[in-house]
Amino acid sequence: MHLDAASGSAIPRQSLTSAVADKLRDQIIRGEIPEGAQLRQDAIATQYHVSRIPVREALRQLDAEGLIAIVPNRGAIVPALSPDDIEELFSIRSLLEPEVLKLSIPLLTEEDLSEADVVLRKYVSELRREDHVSAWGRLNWQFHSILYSRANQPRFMAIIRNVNNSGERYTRLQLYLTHGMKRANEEHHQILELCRQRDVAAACKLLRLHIQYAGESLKKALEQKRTAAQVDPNNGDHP
Amino acid sequence: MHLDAASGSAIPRQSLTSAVADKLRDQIIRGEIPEGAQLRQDAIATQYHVSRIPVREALRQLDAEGLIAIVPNRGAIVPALSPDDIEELFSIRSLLEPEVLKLSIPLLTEEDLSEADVVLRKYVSELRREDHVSAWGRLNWQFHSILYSRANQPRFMAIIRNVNNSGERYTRLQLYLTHGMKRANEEHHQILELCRQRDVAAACKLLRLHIQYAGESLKKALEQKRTAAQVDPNNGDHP
DNA sequence: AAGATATTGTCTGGATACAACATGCGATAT
DNA sequence: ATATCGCATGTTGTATCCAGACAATATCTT
Repeated sequence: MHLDAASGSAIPRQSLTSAVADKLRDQIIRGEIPEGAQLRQDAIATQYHVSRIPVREALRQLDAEGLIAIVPNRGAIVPALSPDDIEELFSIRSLLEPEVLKLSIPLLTEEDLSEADVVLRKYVSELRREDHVSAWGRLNWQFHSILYSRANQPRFMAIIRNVNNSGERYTRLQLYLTHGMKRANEEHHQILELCRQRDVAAACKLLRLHIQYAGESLKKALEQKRTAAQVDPNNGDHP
Repeated sequence: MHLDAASGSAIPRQSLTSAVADKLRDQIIRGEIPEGAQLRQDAIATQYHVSRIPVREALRQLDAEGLIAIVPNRGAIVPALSPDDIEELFSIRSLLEPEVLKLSIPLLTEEDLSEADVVLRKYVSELRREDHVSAWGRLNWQFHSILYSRANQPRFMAIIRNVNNSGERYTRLQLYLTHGMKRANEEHHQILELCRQRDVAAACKLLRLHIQYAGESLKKALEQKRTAAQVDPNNGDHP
């Protein structure tokens, strides 16, 4: 079929369940399936020309990954994340990712560093084009994951990947804060330079600040959007 | 509130998938389903008097939680964890749990603290009885989760719960091969006392050391057992 | 007319039967 | 002995059916 694997598509053909899960995950991350949308088993099944069983299994998997929420007898929805959720996700990232970077830096090769550099260049060129928001998110994850790749910590990486996925559909929102993106880009270059100098402590510290700043700016952007979207139908009482 | 409703049917309507997943998770954690065991859909289905559909969905969910591994076309198995896996799991715990404790301590009530104290007492009495190893694991998790309960960080807790689950079937090993349980118990009392004094920094620091020590001792115990098993392959893991 | 109560339609949850493969093992043949 | 073939077992996927849960609408009562 035309369902191909996202990463490392090797000879072992993956199950339909995994293929459907990958496709849905991708659509949710890109925002093609918007927040609050219901994921109807039958619609997805007919859309991908599979039966409902792989769809149901894929939904269970995405639920366990934290990407969607399954409400008993009412199906699966893409949950709207509160500013507190965003804060929590970035807080988790700021704890886990520097630890992995610490283990990875001493083992990074020159090829890894130049590969990360290439990603950063693409990053800059894509940043101008407004229709490539999802490409930006993908490149952002690529840059980070290259830096972590030598740590050889699969369980860390599985969690980090899931946490990144959960929030990534909001990077579209984050792009509106252009000054924030410029800062993020500068921080990326600085982090890469510190990795090149094998300055583990400084690189990890900057990475933590980088994640924390990104989380704060996204949280603020989300709060702005939410309050703006509410055209004050009721009392204007807020915490 | 802190107890998962696993006994009987406390919650009126739960999906069969969730029920099967809970039951299997429990059996894996307790070691009733041993490491390396294959989880056959048909056997599980007939055992619980359900069809294979909820079983398959439950297996997908447990796979996403990291508890089991699904090998394409060869079904699901309970993976054997390497000493490096153990190290990684406890490393993740030592990063996440102190952060949650930090947020929870200021909000802990006197009832929470006395509840944790009750758990510690049960803990001591169960420690003597060798047939209550799984009860020990359950009480250990109860103690920790009570201390974290006021942080109100659901995503942290979901990850922490999964990571704890993944390694918990080895606590049985830890009980037999190390004398660290006494130390763990003392550390628990000290942590609880520091929480009572609202000494956030000291409590979090001790918690981190507590987790790191538990991880190191378990890793060593596992390495001993593995090398012993190589010399004497027909030596099971029974007391 | 307003509120309470049926009715209906849609979707999820689950069961059953069946087809299609993949894998491992053992028997057979060279 | 080694290689290959064939079969049993188990997973993976499909098709079809039925039972509940909800939501929206329609109907009935007062």
